[in-house]
Amino acid sequence: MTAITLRQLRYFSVLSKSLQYRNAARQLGISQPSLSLQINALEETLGTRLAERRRSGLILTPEGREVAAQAEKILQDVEKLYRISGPSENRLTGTLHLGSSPTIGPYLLPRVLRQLHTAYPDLKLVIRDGTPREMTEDLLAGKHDLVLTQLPIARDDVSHKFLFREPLYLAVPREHRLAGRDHVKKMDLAGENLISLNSSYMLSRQVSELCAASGARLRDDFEGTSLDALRQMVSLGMGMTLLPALYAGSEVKPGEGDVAITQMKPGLYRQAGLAWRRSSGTPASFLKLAEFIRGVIAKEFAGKAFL
Amino acid sequence: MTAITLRQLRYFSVLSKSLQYRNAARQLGISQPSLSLQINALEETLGTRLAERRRSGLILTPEGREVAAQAEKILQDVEKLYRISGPSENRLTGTLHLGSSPTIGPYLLPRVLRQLHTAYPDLKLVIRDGTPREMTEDLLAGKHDLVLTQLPIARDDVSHKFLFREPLYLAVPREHRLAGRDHVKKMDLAGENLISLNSSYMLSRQVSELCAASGARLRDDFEGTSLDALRQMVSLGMGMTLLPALYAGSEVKPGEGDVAITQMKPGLYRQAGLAWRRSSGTPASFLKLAEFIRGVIAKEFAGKAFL
DNA sequence: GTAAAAAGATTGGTTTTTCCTATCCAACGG
DNA sequence: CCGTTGGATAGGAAAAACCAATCTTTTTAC
Repeated sequence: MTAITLRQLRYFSVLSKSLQYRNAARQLGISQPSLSLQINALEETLGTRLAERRRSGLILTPEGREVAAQAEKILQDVEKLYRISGPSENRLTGTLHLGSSPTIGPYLLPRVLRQLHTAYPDLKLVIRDGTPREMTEDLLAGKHDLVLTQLPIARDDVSHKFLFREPLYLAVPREHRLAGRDHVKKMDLAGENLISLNSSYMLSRQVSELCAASGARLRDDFEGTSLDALRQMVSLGMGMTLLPALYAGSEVKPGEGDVAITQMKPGLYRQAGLAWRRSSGTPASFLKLAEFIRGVIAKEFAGKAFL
Repeated sequence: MTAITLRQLRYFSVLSKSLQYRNAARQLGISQPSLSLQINALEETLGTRLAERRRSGLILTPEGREVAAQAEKILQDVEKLYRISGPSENRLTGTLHLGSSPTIGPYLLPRVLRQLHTAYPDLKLVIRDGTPREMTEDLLAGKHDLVLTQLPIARDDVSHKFLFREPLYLAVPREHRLAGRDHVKKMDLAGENLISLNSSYMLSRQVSELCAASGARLRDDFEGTSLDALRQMVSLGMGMTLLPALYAGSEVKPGEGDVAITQMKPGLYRQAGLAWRRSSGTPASFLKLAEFIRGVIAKEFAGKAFL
């Protein structure tokens, strides 16, 4: 048994409106016999007569009416297929799966999403958190289309676009001797305790390096799993740590709470970017999204992050 | 530019689930190269890559995910096409356009429709009234699939199925000398006035014939356009007329109102049937519907109409 | 009533599409 | 480093779609 084809549905759709073979065939740019054969094949496949052939116009059978209606619906849905990728060069549409680092996403994405929704209502982002290590795996495995993560990325099967550079501030307990200082130099940290996230976060490596360079001690009896947990530990006097500017700006009020924020001199920074599989090419939509995020940062995080 | 085909969508649908060419090709019962070519053609047509080919499984692009979802929808809708005529030999489904005579339909169809809806919930009847003359035209023009009308039908391009035979009763003003009589013979009508519907109704011909046979006078200064109008005229004393049993049974209460109903002896009858274009064949659904109507009559109009 | 016109069905042969087998090439695993 | 795996490519055969020409029947015109 031969299957239905879209060609048959297209032909029958036109025929059901024109109600005349020759006319319909002309509209379709084919010969009348071709049309006849296709309609016959469709009837054969469905096992029903779709129209009564009469010299003066066709009459659709009840089944023919239903088939025509259903065919119409199908053809419209097929038309939508063409539009899925159609004007997407210029517009952001569809659904993107975005992996997000827990140290960046929660403090950046809320504002991005709000503006994104008004600017590109047809774009839907599915966001999933994960440690940077997991995220790279999941990106390569196809669970994400792109990930928002800290740079640099040391893999050659992943492409990326730089988004922003963000200062890292020193967070100390409020009653600590360094609290309230205008700025802190590395050597000021000699002998102090530093705590950090667990090692799958890049931030932890920067804390380690700071320890090595300054003579501070890295407490290995505790590793936070979130920036909030880290801040709590600092406030409890377990030690000091580095907190990203975006986080500090949104979660630590100057002069309030048990944690004081101080700039480092010279400054420490981290970089964030948008990354994707090299094998996915470099879809225009990815660059477009990156550009949009940079726009949001420029407007909403002026002074806290640098493009 | 080549068009999308259902074949391509079917293939891509399976591929998007299996995420492996060889596997998908085996499921589809085709060779792997055939699958490759069809998918390539689809990508070419849409102008987008739908999947990243990697040795370890495919990864759908965002567009690929959308196309897969839309294809799924389309394929399901196509499946419905097969079902339109599928089990319809056994079942009544879809939409039938039924033309109905104003002297039969309103008094028969309400009960038929109620039972029809419970017995065949998937059948929809679109009912349009019209004079018998119009109806035959509209039937042949394709505006109706079938018509409920009085028999006989004198056209060889129309087939029909007999439904029931229905007595015609004499309706006289209540104060008339014939009111209350057990039965009336033709000769009793000599010299009386008879009124009838306009001539496009078959009932009018039977009134004419009764006049000719009995010596009654046909008043040509009035022609009703509905049975209700006719009854009103009788009650106003304009004359007497013939009313079908189904109408009389539903609209004229014995002993009430200004009109009295009397049987004729020997009886007068009319026949009703379901008719359709000969060129539409004789769809099983038509006969099925006719049988169903006869069933309703047997149950609900016992004694008033005869099968 | 008859002839011309119109409209769908049929036929035969050509072009296009689809498919398969065989082969190739890159990535991965041991 | 070599064998295995999985998608891409090439060539030729089978199937499908198409058109021009023709046939048959209905409709229209005179």
